[in-house]
Amino acid sequence: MTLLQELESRLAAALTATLGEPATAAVTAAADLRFGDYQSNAAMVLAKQRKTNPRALAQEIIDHLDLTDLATADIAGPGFINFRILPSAYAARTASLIRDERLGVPATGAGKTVVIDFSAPNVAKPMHVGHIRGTIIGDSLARIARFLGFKVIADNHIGDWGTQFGMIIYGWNQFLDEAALTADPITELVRVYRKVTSMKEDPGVLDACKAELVKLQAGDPENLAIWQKCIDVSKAGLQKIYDRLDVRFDHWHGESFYNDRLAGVVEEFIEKGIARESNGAICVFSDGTKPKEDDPFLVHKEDGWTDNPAIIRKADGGYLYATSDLATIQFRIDEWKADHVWYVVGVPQQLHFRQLFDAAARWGKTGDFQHIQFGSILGDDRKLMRTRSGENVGLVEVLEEAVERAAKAIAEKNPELQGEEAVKISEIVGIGAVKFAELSQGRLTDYVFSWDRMLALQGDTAPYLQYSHVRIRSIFRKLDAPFDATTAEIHLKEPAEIHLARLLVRFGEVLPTILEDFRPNLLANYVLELARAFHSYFEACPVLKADEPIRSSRLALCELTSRTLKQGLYLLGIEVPERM
RNA sequence: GCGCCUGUAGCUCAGUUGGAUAGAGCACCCGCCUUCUAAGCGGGAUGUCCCGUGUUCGAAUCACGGCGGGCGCACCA
Repeated sequence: MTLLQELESRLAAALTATLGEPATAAVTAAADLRFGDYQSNAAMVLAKQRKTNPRALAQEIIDHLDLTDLATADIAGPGFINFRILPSAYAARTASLIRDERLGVPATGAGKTVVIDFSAPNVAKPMHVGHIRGTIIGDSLARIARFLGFKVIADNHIGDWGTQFGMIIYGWNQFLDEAALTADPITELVRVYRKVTSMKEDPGVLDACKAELVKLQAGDPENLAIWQKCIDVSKAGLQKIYDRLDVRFDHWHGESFYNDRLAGVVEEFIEKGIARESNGAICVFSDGTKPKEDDPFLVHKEDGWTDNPAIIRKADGGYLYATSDLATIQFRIDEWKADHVWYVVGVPQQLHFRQLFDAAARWGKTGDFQHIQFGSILGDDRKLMRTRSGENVGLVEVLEEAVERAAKAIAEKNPELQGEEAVKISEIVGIGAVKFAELSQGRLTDYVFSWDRMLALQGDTAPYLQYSHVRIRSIFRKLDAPFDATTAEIHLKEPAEIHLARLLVRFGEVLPTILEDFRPNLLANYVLELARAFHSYFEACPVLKADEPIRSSRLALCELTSRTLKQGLYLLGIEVPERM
């Protein structure tokens, strides 16, 4: 049980005693340390309902409150109940955390399976900075869910099928430079693809592309072979980026994986009356579903008739995005037995997902489907970055620059680090900076891409966090004898060490809340606070020079901080170096 | 036209879901390295929370109406 839960449980007992009937109320971390460690507005809420004086009610609650060995409570302001945790209680808590592999984090996801669909780039198109967001947020959510006990299936639903292959195959046949393909397959594929897109105006070219696509979809062996080759080199290129980002997938079930299921899905939709023909296309309208009537996404206000159908088969018989996504849902629910399916995909696709989830529900595929949307990365013109416009900053380019800047900083700040070690640390620091810049931000806000913003190494950044870990490791390197933190007694006296303990204890409270709204930035905020607390502690409380038993106590706190920080950063996908 | 997201310090952003005197970082000023790594610590200045009305003990947060920015609305993904 976390400290917060412990307080809630004791408060519930007091409320029940006060009111003479079962009652519970929320406790939250105090907004300001002046008010204590935790607070509850239970008295104010209840007094409102009962039309009594909130402060008087708060006093009554406190009279019934048993906080033995845990905290003190007092009334403040309009009727807040403020809790101050006893240092001895913090000491007991931290001591037990040191012996806890899970660092106090409850397994809230145990027994549940979640499929997380993220990154999902199109093959044969370069990944630009716009792709980084979904990839990093998705990976972080996967790590967090896994640590919370979920069975996580990370699935990279790559765009490996569809109209763009007409152009790619046409380009492959017309313009491919075999030597260039061997040397740098991705670059060559991208060059070919861009060349063809630039020629789209030419109706002859367009028709030729369509013809290639039709041949591919009909199973033409030659085109299939080209397609397969494209997929292979693209995957290899993507894998390199993922390796560098330390992003892992359990599966790469791209769109092509579902090809042979699409016809069946459409048939079933028609048969069950969920989809019907309109202007030659097969569409899923949301008419006939009463509960959806006031859903602005799906229903036309004036006549109750939907004007935003999801098209699952084109008039020419071709299948679309929505079709393969439905087949994907079927697979994830039926084969993978998913309880939750989370789509980490940008805001612009929200209508698609509303339609998709609506269609899936009527199809009888039940589960918790979430479109975890994120804001857009804008160009200097404040417009959305597009894959098409080509001049966007490439993802690899950003990583290169980040690592280069980190290397420069290392050369300047710690010239002792040389050779391979310096290279390795530059990588960890540079990549970490990029990831943290993304994760520390609210998921929904749009922002204009800026090198300095994404690659900053000062202030609230990954290097600041990594540096706190480095300082801890430095203490342990200076230790003369092995230290066993699990048997150490914790003594808390200095404000800086109490504050550090306060935050360490909160790790298990913060983590589960992240998945309530899918906000990794809450974890980013937490680790920043923790690192800040550690830096202050480091300055204020000498460790190695302290006398026993304080020395052991402080060492143990360092050990726990190190582990919590490392775990927190791991969940954000950020590595920590031993020195920097 | 309909809908979604968004607007907070000079800049970039948080704000624990309705709580107390709205917080960080950058930039700026002052102080701290013969003591565990100064990528650090301590201190200082900075606000029409876009505007208006409403809901109530209490609003940056909720509702309604405006304004600005981004995006989506039938055979692309």
